Amino acid sequence: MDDQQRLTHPSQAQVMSNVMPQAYDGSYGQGDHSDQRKQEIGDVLQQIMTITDQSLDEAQARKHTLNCHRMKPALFNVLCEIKEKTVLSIRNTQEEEPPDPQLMRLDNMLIAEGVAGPEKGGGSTAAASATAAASGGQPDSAIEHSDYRAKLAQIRQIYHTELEKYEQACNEFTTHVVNLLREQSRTRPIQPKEIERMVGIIRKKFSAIEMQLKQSTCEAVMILRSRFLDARRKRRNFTKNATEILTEYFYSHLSNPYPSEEVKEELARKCGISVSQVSNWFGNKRIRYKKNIGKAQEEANLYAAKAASAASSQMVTDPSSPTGQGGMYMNLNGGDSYPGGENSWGLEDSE
DNA sequence: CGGTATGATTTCTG
DNA sequence: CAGAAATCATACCG
Repeated sequence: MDDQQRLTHPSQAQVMSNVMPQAYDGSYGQGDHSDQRKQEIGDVLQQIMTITDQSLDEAQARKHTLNCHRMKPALFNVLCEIKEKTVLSIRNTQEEEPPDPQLMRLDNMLIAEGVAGPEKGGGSTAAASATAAASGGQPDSAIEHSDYRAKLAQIRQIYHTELEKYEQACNEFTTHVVNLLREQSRTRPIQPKEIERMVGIIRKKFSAIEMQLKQSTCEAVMILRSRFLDARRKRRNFTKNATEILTEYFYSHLSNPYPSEEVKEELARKCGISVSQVSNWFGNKRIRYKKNIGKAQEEANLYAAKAASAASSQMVTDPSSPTGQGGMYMNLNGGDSYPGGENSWGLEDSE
């Protein structure tokens, strides 16, 4: 790809000298006049070669003179002719190579992670977590979510800034080269198609940078993600109050400790944990209660007493009682019973 | 530090 | 897919 090399270093002198092969002398000169022609061409070349040594104004003037030179059209035609002969091989290099699969993979991932693509979910955390719960995606731990999302937004912003910079640079450079080629097309034969091809080549070169940007963005997201997952795996005990609420519900619905979705949501909200955490908790609680009912009996009795006192104090309307929030669920999920009557939760809900 | 409690995950089942 | 059961991994506490 000699052509490409020339174009990426578009010094006019170089360009011209490369376009004028040695084969000139002889082949194109018309017999007797060949020596004279050679001389003139040599002069022209000499002028071209020294063009970079001159000041800009001077160069412009020279260029103008050159363009107006009486030999210019002839020279141009010759160049065209040569080009016609040599360029044939380039003709059908139009192969439409498919988009890079690697790049596509990166793109897909960035979109999936919400870094690229449309701005996702407006600020409403409630709505977001609600959708997450509804769509049943990964277990949502809403508390850590905000941190994660903030970091993701940061990455997103950096990514977009860089992408913009990249695009700008690419466009600038492309425009520059195109202008240069247009300019040069007055002195050497350049077809629009070739300019197009050049633009394609530049784009391809630049896309390597783009790829790198996307790659590192992906890496950053992955690191963030793994850290987030690690953090998620790190267990934090629920607050005393949350455990209290859950346990209280569990023992006051011992005959059927399977809270409905609504109740789970309610409990989750009250305890400041997610719905899936509530589900986990009840899953764990049921299995561990069943494992040794004997031991759990104490706890059960404790909570039975508590429930009783709560109920009685509710009669006297004492809202300051910390466990005075039991009644709310009764409407949603009836069938509460007393811990004394252990049953196998298997089939019947003793009503 | 070791043992237990406990939240999360995995595997299995109906 | 919800729940049971087993298991993992960490927090917590004496």
